[in-house]
Amino acid sequence: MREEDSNWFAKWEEELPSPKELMPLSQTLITPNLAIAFDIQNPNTPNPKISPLVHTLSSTEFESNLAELGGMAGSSGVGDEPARTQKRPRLVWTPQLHKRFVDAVAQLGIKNAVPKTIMQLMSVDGLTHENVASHLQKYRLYLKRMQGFSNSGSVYGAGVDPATDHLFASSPLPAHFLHPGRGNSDHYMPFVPVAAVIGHAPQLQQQYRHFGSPPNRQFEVPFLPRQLQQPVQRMGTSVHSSSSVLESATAANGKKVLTLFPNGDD
DNA sequence: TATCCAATAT
DNA sequence: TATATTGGAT
Repeated sequence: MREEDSNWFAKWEEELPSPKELMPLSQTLITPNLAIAFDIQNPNTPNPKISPLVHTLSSTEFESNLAELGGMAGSSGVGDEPARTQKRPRLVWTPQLHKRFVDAVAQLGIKNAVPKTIMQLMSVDGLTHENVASHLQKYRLYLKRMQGFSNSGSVYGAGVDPATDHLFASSPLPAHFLHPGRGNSDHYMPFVPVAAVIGHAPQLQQQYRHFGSPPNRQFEVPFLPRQLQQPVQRMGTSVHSSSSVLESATAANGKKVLTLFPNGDD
């Protein structure tokens, strides 16, 4: 019964397609004209020199992928609309993507964790400043609620709604969690267990399998944060690869969504 | 200009 | 519901 409670994380993690698996799919979906039509590239990405440790797609290749997505969004009836006015599909914050986000925040420290720097550190192509800003806003609210009762993983779900926090709860909290300026002395705790999420609504059945609905009981995150890297690695040394694979999907609604898969291993 | 934050829209 | 967008404030 409760085995699945402790396995849900591992389950969806296994289900996540690897970038390599997705690559051919994305490429198949691309039409060259759309690739040309959509020319968006992060204009203010300072182009960190990253050794392609994990090479999944060349930058040219996923520029094409991005192009396709933009093009498809307007392809129904809007044949000649300039790319800049086209709406991008909504970004889906997969647990992997969110984890990279959290990693970036953790490395930067609360102080420096602003959308611009986070976006740079994440180095996920296709991510926009607004994507990050919006997510960061939500994430901060989440952290704020968590801090109220941060310790044991079995407290009442005072501020946490399992129905809305499953994504955030799926990723370890940044070690410094809350400790803004403080001389910037990098006092990082060894690790911080994610405060448990407690549910009270028995019916958390969602259609989002990847997020995994947290059990309606108190549960503890079934893994230990193992990503404690050297505190505050400055950008430029060992950043994540900037590659990412993305996939466009169509929800039941007919709405397009954009899913970015950072290629780092998690 | 970039950011924050709340409200609102999709 | 999750994410995007907007607008006012700093």
